[in-house]
Amino acid sequence: MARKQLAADQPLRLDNQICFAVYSAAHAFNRVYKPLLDRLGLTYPQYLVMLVLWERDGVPLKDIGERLFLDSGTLTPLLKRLEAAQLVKRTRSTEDERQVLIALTPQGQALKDKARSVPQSILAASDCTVPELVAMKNEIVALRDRLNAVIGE
Amino acid sequence: MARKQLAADQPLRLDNQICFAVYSAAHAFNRVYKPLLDRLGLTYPQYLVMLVLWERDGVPLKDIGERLFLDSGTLTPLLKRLEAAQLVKRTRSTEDERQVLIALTPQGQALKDKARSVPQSILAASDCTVPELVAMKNEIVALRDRLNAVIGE
DNA sequence: TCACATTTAATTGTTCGCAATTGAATGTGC
DNA sequence: GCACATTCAATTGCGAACAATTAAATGTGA
Repeated sequence: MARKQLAADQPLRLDNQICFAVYSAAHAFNRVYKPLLDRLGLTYPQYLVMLVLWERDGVPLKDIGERLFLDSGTLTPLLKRLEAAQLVKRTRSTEDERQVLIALTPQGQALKDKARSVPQSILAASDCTVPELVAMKNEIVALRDRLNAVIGE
Repeated sequence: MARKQLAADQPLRLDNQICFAVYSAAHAFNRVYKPLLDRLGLTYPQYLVMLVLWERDGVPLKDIGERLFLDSGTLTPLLKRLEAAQLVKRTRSTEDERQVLIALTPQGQALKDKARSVPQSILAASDCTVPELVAMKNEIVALRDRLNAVIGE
């Protein structure tokens, strides 16, 4: 009886939840990044936006949102803070006045050099080999994409 | 030259970041949980607290924080909202007046039954076998624990 | 052309998440 | 027993994250 009760509870045990593993790992990453990003004057979500812009500059807010799975409610104030920090410039597109184009300032471009040491520090903190991390990353991305597919239906 | 530049940029590419995989997977989980937890009147972090309490009742706030890696700045207002929703009761410990003990109300206990269908729905959404999920969960937890170990040093 | 739908950002309000500080209770070393 | 440090929760302030709404620009069909 007691065993049956326990068995029935297994799916509700915290330690059995992959979602909590992911949730708590995300927070752990955030805490490791914090001191590294403090030196760049960035928060972690701001760092993600800068990664997108360092790959391609002058993109619409919407494209950044699709890349990072974030909406304008999150990005508009975040980008205003990056603009206040002189890292980006926000301008309305002339072809389509609905779009806001995000461009790096020279300071925003220059920050990329200071950011190059960050991934190495994270790799060291993870205490993993690169192939291990790549394999894990691919599994997690595949899971994320399956979850996102369910949401869209 | 161009190839060398590209190679140097690889560590900064968004799609190569395991942290972004974890970050975006956590948000994807949150979005899948949202409609399920709405029916229980819980947010995802509140659901995590309830999972802890359904395992063991009457625990100090601090213990919940250690379990979930959250501090009083997050938990105090969250628990006040759960108390306002009549799911928990907060009482100062008589042995140690610094501690606040969190106990389930009858409604809080009863909610466990309504929550039993949640893990099944998540499993379906993840479109994975249980052994696959368990393996992934263990890898992610191991990574999280290594990251947390670095923070504590 | 004109009514209507769609797209895009911005805004508002609520809830996390955390750093930093405060204040009360408890533990300690002399 | 008393000064001192430690522990614990609460508070404040800021930056996400997202739902819901608004408003402006653009696209579409009759």
